[in-house]
Order: sequence, then structure tokens, then C-alpha cells
Amino acid sequence: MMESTAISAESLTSGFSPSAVRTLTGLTAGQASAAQQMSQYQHHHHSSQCSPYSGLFNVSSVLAEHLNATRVGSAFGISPAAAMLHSHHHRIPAPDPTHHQSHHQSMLSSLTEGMTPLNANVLAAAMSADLSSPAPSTDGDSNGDHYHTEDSITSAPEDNKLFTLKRAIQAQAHYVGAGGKGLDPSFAAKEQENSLMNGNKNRCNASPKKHRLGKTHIRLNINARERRRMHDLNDALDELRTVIPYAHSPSVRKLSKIATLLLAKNYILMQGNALEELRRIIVYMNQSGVPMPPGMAATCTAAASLPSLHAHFSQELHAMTAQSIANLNNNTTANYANSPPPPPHPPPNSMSNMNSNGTHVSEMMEKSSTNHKLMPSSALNCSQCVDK
DNA sequence: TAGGCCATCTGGTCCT
DNA sequence: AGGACCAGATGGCCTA
Repeated sequence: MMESTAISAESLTSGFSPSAVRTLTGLTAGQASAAQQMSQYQHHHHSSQCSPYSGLFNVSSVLAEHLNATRVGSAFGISPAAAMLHSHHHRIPAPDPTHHQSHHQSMLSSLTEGMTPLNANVLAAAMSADLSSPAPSTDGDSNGDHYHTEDSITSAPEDNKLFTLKRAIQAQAHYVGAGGKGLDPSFAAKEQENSLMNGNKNRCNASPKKHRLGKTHIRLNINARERRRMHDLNDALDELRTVIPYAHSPSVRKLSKIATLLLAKNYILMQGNALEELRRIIVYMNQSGVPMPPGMAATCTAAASLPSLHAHFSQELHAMTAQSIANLNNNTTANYANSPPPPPHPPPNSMSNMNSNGTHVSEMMEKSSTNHKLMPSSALNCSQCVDK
């Protein structure tokens, strides 16, 4: 009867973007196991109405609807699986409690596997809520627009984490639907904070146990804030990656944080060098009666357009970056700040294939390419910006 | 399998 | 007092 309904990774990830695939594979082994158990359970009862978790089985539709479950779940201190689980809860008919009580417990233990105690407690509390009650309506506005204001969030009467989570997912979907421009993505965590604060207010005459709960909520509050801060930092790093020269492609591994910063630093320095070089070129060209050297003619051609100039400089830029990374890998992390900066004023011939230390660039690249560990070689080869 | 990279949690410190 | 920032610890994922 319990024939295998194992979900193949291919069937789940077919047709989805890499980020969606990553969301899917972000499930822990325990959570994936739980999903499979639920799938078998559902199959056993021949009814999609049977299990309150049946929506979780259709991971493809979950991904299609809530690609940001990871972020939402993260904002709420619970796993993506838990976020997706709840996203489906309110669309599923009420379960038969006599049928699902024990199963609920086993699913809970599976879902919380690998979670921190705090997150496991939050999920347990959420799942202990009234699973059959429909999501209450805040103001009758069903299109989600009311999530635009923090006031409406603060005035939300519910202290139901499941409902709060659903609101976050709805609003996150609204945010995505608006192309990421219509809503502050950090509001979800704020909403959680508001919810938790309201919860704490309700516990002002608390027993020691409730006092511990309040402390737990404060800790979750701080954790969420820290996660949000780190997400903001990572968003900024992502933006930085988009403006520095390296091969952007799905086939090229993303630059690590440290490599991004090193490349950006050298890029900025090289831009300064480029400006200085341009100035010298212009001064030279303004001099009358001076024949232009053969090498300078090519440089002026390159200077005619910024992209060409940039390509001209990129060789040196990447030699510098490769050297920085080689230094980084040869030294301990304690020496990060001690790596020698490139000279601020390079000699006039810095656009040649000689770098500021007099080392030939090709030689340097060859040497460093066998040394660096931090940056993918395909990403380093960005002067042509081609994928390997 | 080891090492690199990363996200998250956590407690401490500093700042407003 | 509360939030921002920081660094250490920990565990997961990925790649060579």
C-alpha cells in the first residue's frame, strides 16, 4: 500500500531558476525526509484533503508561488520548509484531528531536526496553533495593499505566528510582484518584531515560564535584526559585484566576499590611475610640434572610448588583484591590513604590460594563477569578459 | 575527505 | 534603554 512516492530532484527542479533550485535543495535532510513521509501519508489515504501538510508535497508549486520562502522564513527565524508549510496551510481544508494528531508530532520532530532550540520552539508553537482556523482578516482588504504601511502592521490585532507568517509571505509575494520596488523588503522582520513586542506586552504579568518566553522572544528579535543587517550587507556586496569588472555568468562562480572587496579596491585604484594617464595624454596632445610615439598612438586610440580604456587597464587591474589574493593566501588573515597597496602615482608607461613593480603582467598572472585560491580563474579573466 | 565559504546564533561593546 | 556593530562558535554546502 505504501508504495514509494519518492520525489526525484530532477522532477522538482525542472524548469526552475537556479535560485529556486537552491531554495529547494536548501531543505535539510530531515525536512526532505519529512516531506517524503508526508507524501507517502497522503498517498496512503488517497486524498489530497487528508493531510494538513499535503501542500508541502507539491514542492514545485510551492517554489513557483513562494520563491522567497527562504527569506521570509529567515526573517521569522524558521526554516524555509516551515515557511512554505505555512504558506499552504491556509489553502488546505481543516484536518481531522483524530487522524492527524500523532502524525503532527512526528512531522514536527522531523521538521525541527537541525534547527536551533529557539527556532524549533517557534515552529512548535506555530504548529500548535489552531490549524483549522482560517486566517483572520485585518481590514477586509484582500489585495495585500495594506501591507505597505507600517501603521497597519503595528495595529494588527493578531498574535498568531502562523497568520503573521502568512502575511509576511503574502506581502513578500507582493514585493516580488512589484519588481522589488514597491515594498521595503525588511518589513517582514519588522512585522515579526512588532508581533513579538505585542506578545511581550501581553505577558507583562508573566509567570517565570512566561518570563523565559519573553526573553526568548527578545533573543529572536535580536537574531532577526542581525540577520537583516547581514542580508543588507550581502545585498550591498551583490550590488558591488555588478559594477566591478569580472565575468558575470551563471557558469562562473560568484566572487567571494573577500575577493569582491579586493577586486573593488584595485578597480578603484586603477580608475584613479586611468584618470591620471588620461590627463597626461591630453597634456601631451596639446603640445604642438611634438611627434607622437608609436606606443602613445595606440594609447590615445584606446582613450577615445572609456570601455576600450577600461579593457586596456583591466590586465593590470587583474594582475594587481591576483597578487593581492596571492598575498592573502600566502599570509595569515591577520595580515589582511598589511598587504602593500599599489603605488598611488604609477609611472607614465603604466598602461604598458609592465605593472608598477616592473613585473611583466603575463608573468605575474601566470605566477599568481597557480597561487590564488579565492577567485575563480574564469572570473579573473574579465578583460575579455568571456565565459569559459 | 579536507578546506573554503557562508549563514546564523550569540554575547559583548559602543553609540545615540 | 535600545539598536548597531563586531567577532567567535558552529554547522551546512560545495569543490578539488
